[in-house]
Amino acid sequence: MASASDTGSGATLTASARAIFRLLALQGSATRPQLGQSLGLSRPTMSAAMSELERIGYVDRVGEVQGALGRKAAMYRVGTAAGHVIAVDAGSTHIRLRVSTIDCRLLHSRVYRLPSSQLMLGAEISAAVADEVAAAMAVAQADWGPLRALGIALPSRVVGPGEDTVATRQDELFSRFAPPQGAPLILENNVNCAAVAEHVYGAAQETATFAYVQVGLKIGMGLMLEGRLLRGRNGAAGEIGHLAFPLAGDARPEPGEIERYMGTEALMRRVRDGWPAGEGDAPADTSDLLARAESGSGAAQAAVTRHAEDIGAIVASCVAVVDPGIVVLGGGVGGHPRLAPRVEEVANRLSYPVEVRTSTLGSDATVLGIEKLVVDRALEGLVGELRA
Amino acid sequence: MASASDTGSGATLTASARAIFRLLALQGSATRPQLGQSLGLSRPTMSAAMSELERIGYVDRVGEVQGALGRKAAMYRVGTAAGHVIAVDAGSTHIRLRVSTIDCRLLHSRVYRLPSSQLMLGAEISAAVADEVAAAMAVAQADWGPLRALGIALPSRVVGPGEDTVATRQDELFSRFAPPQGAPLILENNVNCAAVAEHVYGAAQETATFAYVQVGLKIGMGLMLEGRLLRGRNGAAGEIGHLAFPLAGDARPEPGEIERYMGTEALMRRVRDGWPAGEGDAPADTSDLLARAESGSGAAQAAVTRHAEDIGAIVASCVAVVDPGIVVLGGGVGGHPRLAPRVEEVANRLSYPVEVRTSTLGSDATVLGIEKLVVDRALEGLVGELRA
DNA sequence: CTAGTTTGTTAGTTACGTTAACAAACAAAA
DNA sequence: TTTTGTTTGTTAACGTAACTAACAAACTAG
Repeated sequence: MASASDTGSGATLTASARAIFRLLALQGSATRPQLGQSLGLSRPTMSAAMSELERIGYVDRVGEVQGALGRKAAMYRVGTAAGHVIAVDAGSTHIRLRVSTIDCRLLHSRVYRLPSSQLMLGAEISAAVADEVAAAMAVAQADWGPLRALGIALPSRVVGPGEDTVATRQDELFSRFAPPQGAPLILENNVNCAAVAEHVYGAAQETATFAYVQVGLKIGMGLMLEGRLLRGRNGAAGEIGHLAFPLAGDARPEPGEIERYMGTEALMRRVRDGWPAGEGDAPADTSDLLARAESGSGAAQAAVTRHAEDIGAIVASCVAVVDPGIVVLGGGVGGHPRLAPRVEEVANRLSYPVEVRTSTLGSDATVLGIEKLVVDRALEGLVGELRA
Repeated sequence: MASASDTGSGATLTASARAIFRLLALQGSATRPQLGQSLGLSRPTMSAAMSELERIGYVDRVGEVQGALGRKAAMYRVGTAAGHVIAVDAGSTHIRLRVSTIDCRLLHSRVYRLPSSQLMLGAEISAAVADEVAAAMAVAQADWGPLRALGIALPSRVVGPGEDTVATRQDELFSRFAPPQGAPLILENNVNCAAVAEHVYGAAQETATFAYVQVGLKIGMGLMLEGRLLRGRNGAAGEIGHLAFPLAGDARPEPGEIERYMGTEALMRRVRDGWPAGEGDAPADTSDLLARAESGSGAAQAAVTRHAEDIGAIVASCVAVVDPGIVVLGGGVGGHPRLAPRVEEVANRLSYPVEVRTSTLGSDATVLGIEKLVVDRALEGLVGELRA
């Protein structure tokens, strides 16, 4: 056989054992016949592979299942030696942390509210991440096994180590925080993470290709194309705050103008400026605006509809570029179910068929997304996958 | 070993033989030691695999190469039994056809000028394609081997068989043309094909991710992301003629308005309308405009620069969505080298770092691209690749 | 208690690689 | 011209990881 060229972490396993372990980690738990049938492996092969995996502690036998007839089938799940991962959402108001096994069983979780809202990644967030990660590693139990990977979702562009990390400000994370040695560190943009979560747990479970558009304080997009996250050459894929705007025969576009125009601040300014005298005080913030639209205020409804049309135009541009077929709307403003229909209408009028859905996940979306990414990475390390 | 589950066409070959054949098809020709070293296979394995491939005619020994020292090495290339493919560019003014081996050796080629320029895919083009393909199949030589695949580049969106082929008008191709039985048929958008050609032979050879933007009569884009062409849910990825436009706080966008605004017709109308009295007659067409800009006309230069700025804004929007890092400019207008610098300047000012290059390929780009795609497909059929 | 079913193990086989050893074909040095 | 060392290709023996066949174990249903 061709030399297996182990990548350090994973012990020497046969290809079938690796496939079994990977499937088990993705499925959570399964019986031996189930695994064998899914992978098309014979019972002798299963026998050898499972005893090997069990011997090194990568899988545990956790019970038996009785079918309609015949002997009981052994039930397995991922074992202690497979270890655990840490996923952190380093948000602007909260740090969310999850410690999980490779098969996404939650071992520990924590939410820490930052003393003050941070507009940009900086020392404040860095220090909080350092504290939370240290605390999580301190409470680690023996049966968590080794730490296999650490992932952090950041509210900034993220590029690989060889690239221009100064422009992205991602290095600010390390001003107070030193990542633990021995486990790979994964950084990912928080909107991308939320897109992953929508794919795994949320509104886009069945489709390998879709776009997640977040509209709130700022605007951003995560692109899942054929099951893979698109990051781009500068980690800027989905940075739709930089779409050319204004774009017209006479106007000259300005950089980042869309972000300012679509953000909550400018939105509320437009709402206040156009608020009719007869409808009382203008709404105080976006949730007030949305609530008043819900409860029947004509002016609020008009403002929300107008914002939906603006979002629709932006979505149309995204559709014209990548044609995702499905767009999931999220974020403080975009996640409101009132918006989706009008966004869909406008986007379809302007470009190509898209289904616009509203996000089904709450504020945990980003941690769940980075958790999934870090688990995937840990799994790749364990089974030593050398992809093409 | 796991059952190989042959996909009909490819005979039963070992994995190593398949890998050797694939490498040889991609490289064109190579010596046995070269192939063995590239794939990390031992000499006995090479011996067995090559004799097997030679026996079924998939490879031919075409000579020997003497190294600095030692025995001569045998030189191989793809054999007759591997067959050939037909690639057709069904353009609006010309039908271009190439018959090639799996390793892209040209066997036959032809260019047919349509009696009248066709704005849309229709019976005229369909009939011409039927004629040209029939003629090519009639002159087939015995040593071309079997036809493995047929590919046609179309000036329309293309979607898979299960999708809405009415909206794309792609079925117009079959109004007068019946594809030959027994070989898979591949349809692809012509701009996507040109992008593939830029990747394989042109200005984007070293990068797996880039965008090809074609500006001429119309405007379109082909996206190569991590080595794969992005088609989108409706075959509309890259249809940037449908970017939202005009896009501004007060304006309401109209569908397809960018296509009209950026197309040569509207461009020349703007040039004529703004042409200063002192500079003589306004340019007759875009090549006249570009020539006059080259030869120093201030008004022509201003018009070209203005157009480059418009293209730059559109490129900026594309960069904000997919961040390709490199954009290749092509097409009747976009392919002029005078445009790229200003496009790059504007795009970089508005969004994220992009390098803008000018296409290096001529009018053969589209055929060469579809040839590459059809050869790849044929190869997959032969080696029976079941990708994940 | 027996018959039929499902699970898991043992034994033997097959496919496809490997290394080791050798023969053939060549350039350069003696 | 012969010798020496190098590279190529083949043959023989071997190893790994899958497979099938056969059997033992554990269970339900009649």
